[in-house]
Amino acid sequence: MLNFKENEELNVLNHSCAHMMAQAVKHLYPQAKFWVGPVVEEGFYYDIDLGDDVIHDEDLPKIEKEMKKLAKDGKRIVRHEISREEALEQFKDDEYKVDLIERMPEGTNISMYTQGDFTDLCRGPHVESTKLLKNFKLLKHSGAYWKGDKNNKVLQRIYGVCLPDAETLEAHLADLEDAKQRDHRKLGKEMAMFMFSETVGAGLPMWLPNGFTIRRILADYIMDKELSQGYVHVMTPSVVSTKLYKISGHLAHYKDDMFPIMERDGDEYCLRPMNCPEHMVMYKSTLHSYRDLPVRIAEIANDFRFEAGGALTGIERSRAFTQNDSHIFCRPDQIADEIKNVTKLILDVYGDFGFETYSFRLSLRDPENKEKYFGNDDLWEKSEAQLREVLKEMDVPFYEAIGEAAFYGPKIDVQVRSALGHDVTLSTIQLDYQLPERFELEYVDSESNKVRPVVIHRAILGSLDRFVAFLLEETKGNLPLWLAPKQMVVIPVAPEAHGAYANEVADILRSHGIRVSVDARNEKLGYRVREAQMSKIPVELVVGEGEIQERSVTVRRYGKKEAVRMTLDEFIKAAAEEIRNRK
RNA sequence: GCCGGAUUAGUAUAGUGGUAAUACACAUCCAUGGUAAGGAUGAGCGGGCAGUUCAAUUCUGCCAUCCGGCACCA
Repeated sequence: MLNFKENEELNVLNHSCAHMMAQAVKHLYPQAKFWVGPVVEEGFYYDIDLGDDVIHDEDLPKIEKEMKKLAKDGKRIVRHEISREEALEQFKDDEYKVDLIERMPEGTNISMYTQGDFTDLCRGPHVESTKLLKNFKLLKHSGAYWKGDKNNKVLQRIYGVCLPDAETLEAHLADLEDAKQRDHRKLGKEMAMFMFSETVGAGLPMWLPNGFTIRRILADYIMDKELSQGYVHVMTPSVVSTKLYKISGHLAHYKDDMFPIMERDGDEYCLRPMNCPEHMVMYKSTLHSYRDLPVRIAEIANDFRFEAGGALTGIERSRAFTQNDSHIFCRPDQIADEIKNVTKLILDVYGDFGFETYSFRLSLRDPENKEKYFGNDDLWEKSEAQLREVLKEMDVPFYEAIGEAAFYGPKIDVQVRSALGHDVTLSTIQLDYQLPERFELEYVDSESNKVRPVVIHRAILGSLDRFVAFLLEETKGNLPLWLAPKQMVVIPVAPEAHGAYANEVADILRSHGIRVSVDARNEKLGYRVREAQMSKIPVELVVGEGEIQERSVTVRRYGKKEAVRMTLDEFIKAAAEEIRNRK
C-alpha cells in the first residue's frame, strides 16, 4: 500500500491537490474558511468550516467536477512572501488563518501560494501548475473537531488522493478495494467465526464453533509458551466489588469507560475492565521472599469496557473481550531481564505466526498533560529510560510516541496495521510502580526488610479477539493447517460405494487429533470439491476405488490445482509434522 | 459521544407511493459421481416505534444497529 506522506513526489502532489480542492470548495461554498490541509499516509485532507453547511456524500462528485475544471485550466501555482503583520491584516476576518499566523514567530515572513483566484498560506513546496493534478479521487468526508478537541466546533474534513497518472490512480483504488475484501468483519462472517446481534447488544461478540476453535488453539498455544517461560495460570471473577477499583484508582480514572456500576444490599459491584487489581490482591495473599521473584501470574481473562459507540470495530474493538494477560511481580534489579524475556517471547510468537509487518512503539507520557497520569516525574523518567534502554540493548527497532502511555506507566506497544489502515496495538509491555504502591505489595529482601516489588503488565496476543481479527486479515482467511477450524474434509467419489472407507480415514485422522469431516452428500464430486475450496479448508482428501485398493488418499491443498495420491500412513505422518511445526 | 451515510429472505444484491426481484444457501424429489456449480419443484424478505397518505418497504421524525471518519483507546 502506498504511503503518501513518506513518498516525496506523492507528498508534494497531494499537498497541491489539497489546495486545489480548497479552491474548488471555495467556488462552491463562498462562505468556506479553511483550517489545515496536510498530507497523511493515506493521501490528503482539508479541514473546512462551511458555517452551518455540511458535506454530504453527493457533494463529493460536485467538488471533484469543479476540481477537474481547475486542473484542466492549469493555472500556475505561485509562491510569494509577506510579513507576519501584513498577513495578520490580510486575513483579519479569518479566525483560522489568524490562529495559524499567530503561532509563527514575530518578525518572520510568511509564504503564500496563489493559483488563479485562490491564495492560501502554506510552507510548500507545491507542484508548478494545477494541470499536474488531474488524477485524483475524493474518497470520504467526515466531521472533525477543530484542533482535535471535542469541545471545539466540528469542521468538515474531506479526504482524497492524487497520483501522477491515471493508471497508478486506478491501481491504488483497486488496492483499497482489495483491502475491504480482507476486512476481518467480512471474513469472520463468511467463515462463520463470530457474530453480533442487536438483541445481544452492540459490541458484544458471540463466537461461533469455528471461531471458538481458533480461540481455544490460541489459548492453548500461548499458555504452553507461558508455562515454558515460568508463568503460572489463574482464574479470577469478571464481576468484582468496586472497592478493588477504588484502591487501584481506576474508578477515579476510568469510570467513563466501564459498564455502569451495580448496587445490591448496599454493596457496589462492577464488570471488570481489566484484571490487574485482582492479580495484585492475589500476590498480596501470601508472603514473598526475594528468592521467589519474579512471580509471573497469567490469565486468559474476560474483560468488559464500555467503548464509545463510534469506536466499535468488529472484534478488533469490542465491549467484551479476552486478554492474554499477565502480571510479573519482580525486584527492581530484575526489570530489564523480565522486559527482555517478554520482548523475546513476542518476537518468538510473531515468528510462529509468520507476522512481518509490525513495529515496536515506546509509548511515553505527555509532559504537557501531567494531570492525566499517576506518580511523580522522577519515576516516570526512570521508567521511560528503562524501557528505552532494553529496546536499544536488544537492538529492536522502535519509535517513540508521546502521550500514548498508560496512566500508571510507560509502555512498549507492538503496533500493526489493520486491513482498513487502522494502527492497532497487538502486544504490550507496561512498567508499573503505581499499583504495587496502591496495593502496598511487598516482598522480603535478603536483610529481612519489606520491600516494594515492581509490576510488569504484559499481553502477548493482546486480546484473543483482536489477534484473531489480525490473523484473518493477514492470512486473507487462508489459515495455516494448525489453526484452521476444519483442517481437512474427506470426499468419497461415490458416497454409497466409498463412504465406509471415507469414514474410516476420517476416524483414523481424528485419532491423530486432526479436525476432519466427511462430505458424503449426494452431490457431484465437482460440487463438493468446489465447496471445500470455497470454504478455504486447507486439505481435501478424495477417496474412491483406487484409494480403497491401496489404502491411500488423493490429497489436494487449498488453492492448488494438482492433487497427489499417497498412502494414508505417509499422509498422516506429513500432516502431523506440518501441524507440529505450526505451518 | 460527534459529523455524514446505510438498514430489503440465512447470505450477497435489485427495484418500487398501490405488499417485492435475482443468485447462492435451505427443503422435497429425480440423477449415483474422479477434482470449482446436474435437474425439477417448493418455502422464505423491507430494523423498531410514531406521523403524513385512500394507500408507506418507498416520504417525514425519533430510536436501535451497522459503515466511513473525528474524539476516545488504561
